[in-house]
Amino acid sequence: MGRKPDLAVRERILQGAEHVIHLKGFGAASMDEIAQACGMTKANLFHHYGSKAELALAVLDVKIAEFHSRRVEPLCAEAAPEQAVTVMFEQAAKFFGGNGCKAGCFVGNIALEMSDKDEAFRERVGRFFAAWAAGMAACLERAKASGYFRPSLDSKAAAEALVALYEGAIMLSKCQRDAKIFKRVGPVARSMLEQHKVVDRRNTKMGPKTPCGC
Amino acid sequence: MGRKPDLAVRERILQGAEHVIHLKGFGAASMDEIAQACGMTKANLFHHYGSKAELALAVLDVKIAEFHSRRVEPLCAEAAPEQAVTVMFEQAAKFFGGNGCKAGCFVGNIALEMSDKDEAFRERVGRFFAAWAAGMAACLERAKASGYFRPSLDSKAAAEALVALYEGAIMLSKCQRDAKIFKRVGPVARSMLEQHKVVDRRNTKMGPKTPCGC
DNA sequence: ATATTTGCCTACCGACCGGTCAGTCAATCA
DNA sequence: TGATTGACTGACCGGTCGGTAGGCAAATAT
Repeated sequence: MGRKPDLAVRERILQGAEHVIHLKGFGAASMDEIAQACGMTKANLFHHYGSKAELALAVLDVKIAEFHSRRVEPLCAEAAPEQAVTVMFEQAAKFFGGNGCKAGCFVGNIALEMSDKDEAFRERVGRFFAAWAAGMAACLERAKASGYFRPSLDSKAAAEALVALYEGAIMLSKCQRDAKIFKRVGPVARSMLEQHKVVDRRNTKMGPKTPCGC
Repeated sequence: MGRKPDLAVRERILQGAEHVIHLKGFGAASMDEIAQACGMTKANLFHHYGSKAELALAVLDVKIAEFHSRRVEPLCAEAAPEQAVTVMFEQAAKFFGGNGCKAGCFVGNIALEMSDKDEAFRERVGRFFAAWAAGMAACLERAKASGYFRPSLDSKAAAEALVALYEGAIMLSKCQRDAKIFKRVGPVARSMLEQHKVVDRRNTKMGPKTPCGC
């Protein structure tokens, strides 16, 4: 008995909310505006999500999952990390150049805005960054174990630095309206790894491209 | 004739506003709350500053000037840039460790929050980051010219990367509540410069410690 | 057919926001 | 002394905010 829940509507809400919150931030995005972007009324938003924060957290979860599968998981199969880093910054240059360096990183924006106001936001974002850095570190560590990098490379520190460099570069590009920053910073990130690369490749054996636990 | 303007009051307002806006962000900080922090009424705030944005811009100018004299200008007299970078991250570790990694960087926070909403904020923050990177680049370039670094060092790109790395590290430390990030990322930043250091120092002559135009 | 459950709506609420305004008070001049 | 000025205030405004109440329509079960 009763009407079936329509799952597609929640999808539409998440997309509309993501769009508005990404452009204006959590605080400045009103539920009325989100409702308009979703093509429905505000009351219906509250019918599907209990509060504004609950909706934003649902959006955040989606964005984190997207980012995870696009940026973190591919690292598991990467045998040449410095190449992955180069691609990462080149993609950023293309993406942010295409939208005029507006909005920036959804996760990073909401991280700075909400971390001190709502522990639920901070906890999710914090765990995400930790997972991203851990995935990158595992990738570096694997390359190190296979003889691709020298032991001088501190995998964990380098991975954290790459994440910080990436988010910081987004911030600079956003408030300087200059996507070419990625073109300049990318090679710096690359050389940061390459300085630890083993020059004599005769004795190195590449590790298997098996998925790691990241 | 008439009463003299009291400059000390504007100072008090700037301090109170800085405190509240830093903790809560521009949007979430209400003028009532700022007035309470300043020990005066909201109406008096509007007597001294025409609008909330005008007040926040005045605060931003103060913070940028502070940051400039504490972080940018000292670079002009620095002959060992990688040492300055180490100090920079160590100071950050101490500072953010002392306050529980709360609030973060005032300039960076307001940059992400306001860049897309008000061009006046974006323009100021963008110019500041550009000046910071330029000061750092000039420092590196001077060291390069004196034979301290090899020509392989791209001063501008490295300087931009250092700024991005610093701001990104603040973001990570904030939403992971972990100030030790600076201890791990700092050495990475240092080695990023040291890989270009000239090993044979017999032919290098240090440049003069004269102020540059940054 | 009827009961029930869900989707979605209009209308509305109290709280709070940035900002205004009329007016008081004290300092500084002629 | 008296006029002028800036510092400062309490009361208030229109508007917007997140969130709620209640009702109608559609879809499903019995």
